[in-house]
Amino acid sequence: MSVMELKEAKDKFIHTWGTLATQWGINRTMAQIHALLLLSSKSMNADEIMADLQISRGNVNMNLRDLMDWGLIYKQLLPGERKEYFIAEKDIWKVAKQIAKERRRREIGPLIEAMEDIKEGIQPDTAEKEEFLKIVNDISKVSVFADNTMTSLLKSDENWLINNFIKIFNK
Amino acid sequence: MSVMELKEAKDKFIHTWGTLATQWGINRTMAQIHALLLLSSKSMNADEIMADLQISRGNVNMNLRDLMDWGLIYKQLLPGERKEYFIAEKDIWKVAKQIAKERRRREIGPLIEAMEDIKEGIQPDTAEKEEFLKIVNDISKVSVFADNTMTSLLKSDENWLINNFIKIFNK
DNA sequence: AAAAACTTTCAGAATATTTTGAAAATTCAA
DNA sequence: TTGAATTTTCAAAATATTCTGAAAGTTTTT
Repeated sequence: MSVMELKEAKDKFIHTWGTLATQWGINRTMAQIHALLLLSSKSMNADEIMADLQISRGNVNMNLRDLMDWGLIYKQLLPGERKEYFIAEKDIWKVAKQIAKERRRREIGPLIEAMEDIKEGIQPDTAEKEEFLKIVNDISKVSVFADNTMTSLLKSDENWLINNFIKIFNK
Repeated sequence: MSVMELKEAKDKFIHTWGTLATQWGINRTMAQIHALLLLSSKSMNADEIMADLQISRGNVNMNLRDLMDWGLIYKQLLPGERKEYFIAEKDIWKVAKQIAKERRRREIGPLIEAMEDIKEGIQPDTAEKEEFLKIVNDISKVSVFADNTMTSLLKSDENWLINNFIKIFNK
């Protein structure tokens, strides 16, 4: 029953990963494909993923492309094979960095732009306008700060936070 | 046309806030109510919010409760008034901290729990199982690290990162 | 150049989430 | 108490998102 036990655990992992992902704005199937590839020592092609997760070809194709956009999986061309194979980044620290990087780009970037856009053309010539501009400016500042913090956390492995992490991670 | 200009900018702010929020897992109406209250110097009651955003009573009620759960707005009981009034936290730094705190709780917590749960009862007695456990353990470690990092960032205003931020924010 | 192998697209179907609004529950004043 | 004012709930409707699968597009082999 040992093999079955592992299979069950893997299924549970894939299912859980899919469920959790929806909590943080990623769709279930994309997360499940990611989980499947994370657990697979070999790279897989679209047909294998379709069969494994019981989902359509279109769905697999679209989510594989999204996962590549996120930088979480790579395309692998096997010699003598026409089909495209996919393999997940297995270094979890790289995976986490990549997710953080993408979320920064997708969540913080647009916020900064939007605030700049809203400020445009408004003069602080009344108390009401001044109050409004204060809020917009404060949001700008917090966003830029969050963006910079993320960037510096991600950029340098010399950073004390990262070092602190590596200590924990390697033990 | 100065008053109109401000009204337009506020509407744009509310609309934009709502659109961006959906990108990061918060529903549009909740974000719009939050934006409306952020921009309002007075506290507002459910009827006023309904009229302003043209949404139903049930929707307003549900999202006000969610916003209170997130710690982004407060209930205010005005003397001589039966209706409940709501006011948003205006200190954007506190708002950002609160959002980060909630997201940590909602996104990282369940991940840590899930990984612990999956590990349960699996012995590393084959290479395959060992491989599987390595991934699960690595995700655990990254999650715990992210959780701790967030916590320490949020907990102490003595933290260098926060100080660094305050310098930027106050200038 | 044709055909086979494979990938991508996209309109409609299925599913999931959000919203409505009226009924039920609660609170408060008289 | 009673009943008017207000808030909460929740089933059904509206809306938004995701998924399917067949058709169109692309690449490679023969």
